[in-house]
Amino acid sequence: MTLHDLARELNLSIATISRALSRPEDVAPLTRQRVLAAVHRHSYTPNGTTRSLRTQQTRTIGVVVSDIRNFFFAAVVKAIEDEARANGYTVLICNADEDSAKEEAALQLLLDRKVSGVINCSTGANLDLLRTFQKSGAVLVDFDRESGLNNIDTVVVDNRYGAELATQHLVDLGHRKIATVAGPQHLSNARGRLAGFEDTLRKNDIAVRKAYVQYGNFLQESGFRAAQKLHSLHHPPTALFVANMEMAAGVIAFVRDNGVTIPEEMSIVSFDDSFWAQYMDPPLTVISQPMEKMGKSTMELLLARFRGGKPAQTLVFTPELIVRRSTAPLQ
Amino acid sequence: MTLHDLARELNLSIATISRALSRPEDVAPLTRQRVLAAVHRHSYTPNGTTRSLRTQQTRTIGVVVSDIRNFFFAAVVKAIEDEARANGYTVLICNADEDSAKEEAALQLLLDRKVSGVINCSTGANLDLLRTFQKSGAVLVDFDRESGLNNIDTVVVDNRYGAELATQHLVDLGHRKIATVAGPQHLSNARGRLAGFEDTLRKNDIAVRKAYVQYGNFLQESGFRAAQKLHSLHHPPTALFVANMEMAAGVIAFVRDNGVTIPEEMSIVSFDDSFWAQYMDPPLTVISQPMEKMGKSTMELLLARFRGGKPAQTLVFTPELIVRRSTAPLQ
DNA sequence: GGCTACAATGTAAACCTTTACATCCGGTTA
DNA sequence: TAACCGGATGTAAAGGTTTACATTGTAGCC
Repeated sequence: MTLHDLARELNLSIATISRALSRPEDVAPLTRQRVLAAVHRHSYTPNGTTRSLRTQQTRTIGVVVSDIRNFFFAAVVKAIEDEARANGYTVLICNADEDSAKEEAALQLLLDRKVSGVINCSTGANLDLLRTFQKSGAVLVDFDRESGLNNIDTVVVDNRYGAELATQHLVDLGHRKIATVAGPQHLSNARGRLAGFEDTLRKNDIAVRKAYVQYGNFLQESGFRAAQKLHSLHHPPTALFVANMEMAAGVIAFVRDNGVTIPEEMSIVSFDDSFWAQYMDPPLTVISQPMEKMGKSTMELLLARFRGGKPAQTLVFTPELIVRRSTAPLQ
Repeated sequence: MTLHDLARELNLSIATISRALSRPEDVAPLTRQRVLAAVHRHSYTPNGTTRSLRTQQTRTIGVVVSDIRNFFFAAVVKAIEDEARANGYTVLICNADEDSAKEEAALQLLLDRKVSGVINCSTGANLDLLRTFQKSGAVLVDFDRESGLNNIDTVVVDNRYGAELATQHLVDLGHRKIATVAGPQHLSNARGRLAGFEDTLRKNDIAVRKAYVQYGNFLQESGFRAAQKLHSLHHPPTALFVANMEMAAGVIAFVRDNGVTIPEEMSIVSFDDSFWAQYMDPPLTVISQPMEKMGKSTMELLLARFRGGKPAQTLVFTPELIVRRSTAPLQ
């Protein structure tokens, strides 16, 4: 069922049908009624694909995240989608699995689809492709991590400050032997978190021991391995700042298997607050990001850009320390 | 940059350019080279929107879930997306929030977009709209719950069996005072889980007490309230089967606040296995669904249907009991 | 009554691709 | 040499909308 079919049936031109649907005021009330009735009768829906072709805008935005199963991304994407839908936009979600090849494929797909905008949690690679995007007229937003492009809209949390909050909390509890499981250093957020950690130690006149800085890939298993290494140290740390929740889960898995008690023998604070953190054993002290607000703001930023004007801006959100039971004073 | 622009630049017709890209064999090698060079030079990408219009297929499939933040859906969607992408399809994800109005809006959007297929976690409403979909030629799959349409592809877990597994496990541990927090009964999966629970009790000659059947809405807070009610009973249950993880979280929140110990005073088994269940306090005994396999199979089913033939089929997956530490013998 | 003005509707082009069919041309075959 | 063939390319239509512009008809005005 197309405009054509309706036009023939009602003995009107396709233009009138189209107008009856999109500009009610431009059409005689009676005509409008007839059109609406027919539309309903045949449950006609305009072909969005064709409309996009004609109007030269898809009203679609692409979101590239590393893994939607990660609660942080799920929550953000949910917020983005809600805001997008409320404004007549559709979102296309792609998982890049922290893999630059998959990210490239995802971006290529979004390019094909001629999306109006892209929210990208960049791996830091694919700069050329991102530039192509910008040239194509799509609005690009760096989310959570910086791609390295300059003069680009960016929405991030203050990673450094979050890490400071976490580390200072451990220091305040009397810990000196404080380690970290850092994220992959090619990601800007991981770098920020590590920098905040090291800064805070130095500010408190605590030396940053190399062995106390373990690197993971933001995935659970790497947290497990990092905990293993730290545990085998001659002087194992008494406190630990983990750069994200998944790795924190890995740490906890190891620690539990090896009879280390939290927080008595080891305090743990993690970046990211999953819905589940409060139900964990023990409930996890975390650095929480305002996920809903970040998602919503990102979409608002995008919408503002579609309306035009305004130079690129950077939104930095402030994370928050939520103290639960995985951290305690040094015994 | 369009085919036209390239054609003019290379002094070829748009047909040749198009062919050079999509049917390399139909074009002289040299010509092909020239085209590819130009394409690369301008980083031209064919307009997928237009292609869809012309070929009359969007190669897009829509997925309507209740909430992507729910780990079960996130995991399933991830699997679907991976499989879809591997086959040149794109997925559009919509959150319906277990709300039939939002579901309707989502379906309408997918209808507009002329998606090739829809994977729907139905609220049970919007039957008419779903029928419209079928008429439109899109392939429809019921996922996780049955919409009520007949002769439709369906992918579900054996809810009844899962509930039996859970309940029998509790019976085997010596419990007699066994309650359940059931899901909303307009959803087929919730009905199956309740039926399995009641059947198993009867099979074991345990009467099903009305007060021991509490109803929730699959969200955390309703689990909290249900636990509250059960706790206030003259004879509180010693064991509890919760119909999904989110409600289980609510139960645990209540139980912990009120000093009930798990599993000593109350054993808990929940449907769904989130990544976090093993890290919970205590690690949760669950009925686990093969999420990846379900997602992948659903997409495969869809792809098979696109290739044509085959009548609608129903895939029933078998869930599994994973015993952790939230269940223990009756003291 | 004849004119303007405006409301309602119609006409047709454009958006960009794919593809059936037509054309052209050099080479092979009888 | 005529006829044919096949490879390479071109022509043009189609897909379903939106929208600028054209047309029609009618009410209002002097």
